[in-house]
Formats: sequence, C-alpha cells, structure tokens
Amino acid sequence: MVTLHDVAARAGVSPATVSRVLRGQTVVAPATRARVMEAVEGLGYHPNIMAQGLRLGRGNQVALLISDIEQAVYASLTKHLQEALQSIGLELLLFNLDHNADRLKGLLERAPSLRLAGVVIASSDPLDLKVLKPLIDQLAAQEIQVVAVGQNLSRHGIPSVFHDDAAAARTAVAFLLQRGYGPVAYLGRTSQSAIGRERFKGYRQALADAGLEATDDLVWSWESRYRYQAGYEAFMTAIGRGVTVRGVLGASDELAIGAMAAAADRGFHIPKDIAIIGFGGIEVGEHARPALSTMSSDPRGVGAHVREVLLAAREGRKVPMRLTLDRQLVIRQSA
Amino acid sequence: MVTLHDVAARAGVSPATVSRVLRGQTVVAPATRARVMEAVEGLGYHPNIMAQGLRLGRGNQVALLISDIEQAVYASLTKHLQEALQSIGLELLLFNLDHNADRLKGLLERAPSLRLAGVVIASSDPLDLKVLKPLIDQLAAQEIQVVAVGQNLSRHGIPSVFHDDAAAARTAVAFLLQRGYGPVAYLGRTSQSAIGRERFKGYRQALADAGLEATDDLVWSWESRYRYQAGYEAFMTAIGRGVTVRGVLGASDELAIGAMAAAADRGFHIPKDIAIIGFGGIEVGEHARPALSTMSSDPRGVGAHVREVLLAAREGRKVPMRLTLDRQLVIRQSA
DNA sequence: CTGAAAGCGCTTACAG
DNA sequence: CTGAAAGCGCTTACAG
Repeated sequence: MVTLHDVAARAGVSPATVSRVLRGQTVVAPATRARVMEAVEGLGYHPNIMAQGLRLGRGNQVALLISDIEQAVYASLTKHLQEALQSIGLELLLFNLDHNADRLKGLLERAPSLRLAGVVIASSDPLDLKVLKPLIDQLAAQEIQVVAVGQNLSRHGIPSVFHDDAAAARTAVAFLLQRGYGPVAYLGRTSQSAIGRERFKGYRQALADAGLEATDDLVWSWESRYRYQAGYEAFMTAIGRGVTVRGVLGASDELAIGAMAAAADRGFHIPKDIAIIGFGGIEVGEHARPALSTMSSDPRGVGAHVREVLLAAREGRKVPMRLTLDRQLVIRQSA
Repeated sequence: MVTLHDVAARAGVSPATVSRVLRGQTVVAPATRARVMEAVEGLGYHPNIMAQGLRLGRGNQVALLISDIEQAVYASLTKHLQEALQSIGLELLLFNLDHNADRLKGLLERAPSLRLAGVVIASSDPLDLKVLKPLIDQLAAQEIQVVAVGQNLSRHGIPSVFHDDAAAARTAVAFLLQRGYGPVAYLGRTSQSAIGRERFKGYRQALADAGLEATDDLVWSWESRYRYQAGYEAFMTAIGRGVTVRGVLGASDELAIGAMAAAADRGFHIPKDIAIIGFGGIEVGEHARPALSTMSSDPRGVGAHVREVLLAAREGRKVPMRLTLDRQLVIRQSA
C-alpha cells in the first residue's frame, strides 16, 4: 500500500506538505505542489480512509437506513442517493431495516462509533420519537447529520424531504370521483405507517370535499407490507364481503397492481368496472396491462436535496429544514 | 464519545486489558473480564471502527459493486446479501455501477485505500479481465477477498456463485417447444453481457436438441438494459418486420413483461397466440396478468454463499471457488 | 511556505 | 494474567 510517506519521499518533501497539497486548505508553493502531484499520480496514491477518518474524527460515509430495498421506490431512491452522494465524495452504507424498529435503534446507537458523516432515514414506518429523539440528539452533538426521507420529521428538528402525500391522495381521489368512479376505496395502511397516514388523510379530504364519508367498508386497511400480495388479498377480501366500489386508490403501486390482478381474476374490467390509481410511479406500472395510473414520485429530487443538506452541514451553512416535493398524476389506462 | 480509555478507567484496568476482553483472543481472569464487561455495558461503549480498521489494516466493510440496483433481481440480491453480511459483523458499502466499466475499475483501484474486507462484483456486463485482473490480484495481495456473483469468473481465480443460465434457458425453451409454442424467439443480449451469452447459448442448444436453428429473425438481440421498455420495443420491432413466433424467451423478467405488454397491445392473446417465459422470478411477475412464467433465481442462496466465502477467507480456510445454483421453471399463465 | 511533533483510538508483541 | 509502549496513516497547530 502506498502511503503518504512514500509520496513525500518521492517528492522530496515532508508528509505534512503532501497532506497540505492534497487537502488544498493551505497555501503551498506551486513548484512544490507540482512535484507532489507528480508523485501522487506516479505512485497511484489513494489516502487511507481509516487513518483520515480517525484523525478527522469523521468519515465520509453516509448510512442509508431503509425500510425495504425490494420495494421499487426505495431501490430507485437508493440509486439516486448513491449517485448524489458520490458526487460530493461520500459513500453509501446500506442497511435494510426490514421494517424492524429495533434495528433502526441499534443502528442509530452505533452511528457515532462508525464516525458517519450522516444518516439518512428512509422509513415508511411510524417512528417512536420518544426512543429515537435522544439518540438523534446524540448524533447531532457529534455533528452527524440526520436527514429524514419520505416523512416529515422537521417538527422534531430533523431536516426532512418528503412528498406531499395528503395532497397527492386528494388529487387522485378527486380525479376518480369526478370521472364517476365512486365509491372509491382506500387500499393501504392508515395508521401503522406515517406515510400511510398522510395518504389516508388526503383520501378522506377528497371524500369530504365531495360531501362523502369514508365508511368502514371502503377502507381496506391492510396493515402489512406494501407489496403486491397484500393488494391482491385485500381486494379479494373486500369483494368477498360484498363491498361494491368503482374506484380504488392504492397507497403504493405494488398494492395497486396486486388489486388489479385480483380484479382481473374476478372478471372486472379495468377501468370500465373499476378504476385504480397507485402511488409511486414505479417503472413496471407503465408496462402492466392495463397500464397503471399513478401518483409519481421524485427520487432524483430527494437525492439532490439530501446532498444539499449534507453539503450545507459540511460547510457549516444553515441546513434547510424541509422540502416538500410534489407528486404528479400520471394518467395511463387503469383510471 | 466513549473510548476504550474511559472503559479502562471505570473498570480500573489498562486499555490493553479492555481490548483483550473485547477481542476474546487472549486469556483474561474471569473477575477482570466481569468488571470490564460491566464498564462496557454501563458506558454503552462501541469501539471506534476507524481506529480498529487502521490498527488492524482491515475494516469490516464489504463493497457491493452492482450493475443496476433498480432491477428487481439486484435489489433482492442486495437485501439478502446485506442480511448475510450483517450476520457475520460485516457492513455493506453500495456502489451502483450503472453498467459503467470505468466506475468498476475506479472502485477496484480504491478498494485498498478503503481497507475493505471484501468486494462483491454483481455485474451482468462483460468484464474486461485484461484490465481488471491486475487490479484484482492487487486486492488479493492485500487479503481483500473478491467474489463474483452472477457470472462465473472462477477460471480467473475469482470465487464465483452463479446460476446455471445455459441449462435454465435450455429448459425453458424445451418446455415451450414441447408445448407446441415454436418457433421460439430469444429476447435479450447475446454478446454484450456475460449472462446474456449463457442464456443465449442455452436457447440455441434447446433449438439444436429439436433439430432447429436460431435464425436471425428469431434473435431479438436488444443490446441495451434489461428493462421493460427494451422488451416492449424489441417485440414491436420484430412483429413490425413481420416475424412470426409462437413463443418468446425473455432473458429477464423485465424484458418478458415488456414483451407481454407489446403483445397485448398488438392484440395477441397470451399464451394462446404467443407464450412467454422470463428469467429471474421477480415478485411482480406473479401479479402480472397473465401471470408470468419464469426461471426463478435464488438470491438467498447467493447471499449465503458469499457469506461462506468471506467467512472462509477470514478464518484462513480454503475458499470455495464456485457454486452453481439451479433455476426452477415456475409455470404460471404466460406459458 | 515548510517541517517536526503530537495525537486521533485502537491492538498486540514484549516484558514481567 | 496484565501493563507500558509502539505504531497503524493521517492532519494540523506550532514554530520557524
């Protein structure tokens, strides 16, 4: 392994000077700088990240704590986040929470010993702030920047970037109602998930706007994961109970696609008999048949904003506390 | 931050002793051990990963170099790999290659300075071993274990875990032929991807088994990403040229689903007019309508094997050079 | 503008 | 069984 000392020896300077050239914070004579750079290139030197991190009390890694990487919106977020971080020299340490609150807590506890530059929490689950807040404060004390993605935790002093889910749900349901697709059911979590809560709120608002009410039989509150099978089963169960609907708002595209499959299996024509709108804008929705109408999301925007927060923290600037991203109604075939 | 010294002070021993207790390699008097452990618990001590890594010349992180995290099979692999690594105290550093060969090269070059415990290469792209081999040898010299996932690089001395893609493709095509779904087209990469090459080989073998030939019009060699849109366009293009097929083997489930959408849009009934089989066993295939028949994959098996390789390397045992995983034909509705 | 020195928090060979 | 000491590879305050 080539070390700083090797570079210094080759350039005929002290290790301190090499370090100065590389960090670029201090003035170094141009001629010296040139010799050092030549040695760096010549030897193919890369600084030892561990030594750097130990010395600076700070690494260049950001932990991404994510609910479920197998959900397409999270995979997409991960991709864009990694790209955004890489552009400012940060690496991505991935932890799949699998919706496990204890894992989240454990990771937050370990963050200081990992000398993380930041922690990104991308969880759709409700967070127990009573437990988490002290841990997060501890991170703040060590200048480990925490960012929440997907849910708004800014009232707890945590910079957040999230979509306006209540507004999006309201838009989707209003669209369904206006096209004559009432009654509209809500398919998804209503309380076990912070995000689900927002979407459900928007759903009820849209109904209220139309003078309607969210009766029990219209709320297919599937308190399990946001996956295809849950959507399938929820639809089957409701239809089995004799519920009549003409529209469905799925709180995720996966749920919506599962519901579409169930509807097809029961002989319903989509959208003629039942119209369906999902949430997330995942790629497969475009190639489902019928193609899934959905409320899009903006993973690139999320990545860019997290980058901005981290950059601001690093440079000692004021960190933006919240950014609300819009979702667009993408109309395809299912509604 | 609680350090080793704090623990030592509280337990009334030297830092060296605390370290010995924690590492568990040396004998420590039971009474001393107990006092140390009490102090560790009491202070909530976690060792500084950077200091440990610097001292040991080795971190506990494994880099996952992955083609495209947005492809569901890769997201799934990532999940299982992270879980497997975590079970042996390793962390996952994620790098999305985006099919970029230069990024792969750059990452391999940086691996030593990151003091990685291992590097997992999960790429579907053809690797330029002339360029990569020297870099990988350099990693070996520093005891950074490299593992290839998805393609067989064992002939280059790189431990590999992969599916038997040629056999799987052969099975799928034989099934199609036997059910009377010939002629069968191959949809996917044939040369630009190591994995595609294997699948294409199996396709040709199955045709040869039946005394058939892979004529040009049957090979929809879409040398772009393994995504839905590519499958859609390839199907449309072929049909537009007047090609007649009754079966399609998609080299990925995404390609297959894209082709199904195109077939549906052109008024073909699946599987009556055209039967389709995909590759990967991704979750959405089960809830597509018609549900996608596919050759499954085994991400859990991959994760477990990578773990085993890393464990063997760590313990100085002989590292298994290759493991071939089988794919199962999952028959649903599309074939 | 540059060098010598101290120290980040660990681990382990060396003594005892 | 345990402690003192050296050193992993960096960075930066301190001198000059």
